[in-house]
Amino acid sequence: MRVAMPIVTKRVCSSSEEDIELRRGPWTLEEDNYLIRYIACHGEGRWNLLAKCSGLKRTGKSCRLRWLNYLKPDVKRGNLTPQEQLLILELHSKWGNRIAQNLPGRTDNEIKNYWRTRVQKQARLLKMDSNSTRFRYALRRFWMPRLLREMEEPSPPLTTLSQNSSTPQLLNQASEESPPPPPSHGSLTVGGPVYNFNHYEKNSNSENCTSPIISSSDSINISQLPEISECPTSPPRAFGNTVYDPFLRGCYYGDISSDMESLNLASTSAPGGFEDPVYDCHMVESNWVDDDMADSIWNMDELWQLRKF
DNA sequence: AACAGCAACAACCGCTCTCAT
DNA sequence: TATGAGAGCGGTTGTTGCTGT
Repeated sequence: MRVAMPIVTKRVCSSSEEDIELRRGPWTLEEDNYLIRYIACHGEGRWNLLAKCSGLKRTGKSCRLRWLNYLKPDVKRGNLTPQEQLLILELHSKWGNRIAQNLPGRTDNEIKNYWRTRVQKQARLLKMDSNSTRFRYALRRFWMPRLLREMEEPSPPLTTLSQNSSTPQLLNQASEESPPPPPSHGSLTVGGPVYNFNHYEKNSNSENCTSPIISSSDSINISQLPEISECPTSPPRAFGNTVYDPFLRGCYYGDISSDMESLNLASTSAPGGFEDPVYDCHMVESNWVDDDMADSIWNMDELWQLRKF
């Protein structure tokens, strides 16, 4: 935690007609302890009342945020594990930042920051909209397999990724911090949701071909992720010795499929309107290699493979 | 060693929604 | 039904540490 003197910037007139100088900025250890003790005695909630009664010169809102995002006992500190990142990547498109409930110990604010600083950064580097099908395809094609590999092999550092990028550093740190149980042949459980990775491999040709589906129940099965029975344009690709996860290939077909179905007419006209991730790869090809892409999560091998589409 | 630029994250702000009165 | 307080969310800002020059 960063320690700094709080800045007093606001004076408000309370109902009791006395001016209260509100403290802003970073919380001090004393304030933290004070808030923790107060909540231990009186419980949380009624934040404005709490702020008033506790003697903390903070707004109720500030007290609430500090408690929920930092001080609450079950708040997990430290970097997000690969499992958590995987969950965020998968669930964010569906539920936005409100997926903290599926990541015990993680807060909405943390997820929001993660999404904005890491994921959206990658989207910018790829010149994609982070909500676009194209970017989701890229996530599934490259980022998620990496996370899956990390989950299976928690220790070895990723050479290409770990050089300059902050995100890969995070990934590696996360792996070291709390090695996850190996999910390679079983389910990954993070809180409520259960991710069944066996399903990816075994059922990659399932007939489930709709858009990404995450069950609204507590059990989330990745086998429900998009797949189609027919390949729209091309067979599964393998690059050199690299064969990508069937699960991701399934997702790839699903995305391509839905895109093709809805946008194949658009593909003949304005390039910018075409939602095909493959097309998008060409869109960014001009500065594909020599810009700061090399500093992103996508390593050069993967970029080259993507480029060959 | 000093500085600048950047990334990450904590915290704040404005707004909306919900619920009790 | 109207209203106000509480709660929560998305966007933004500020601070700090790291890295490159």
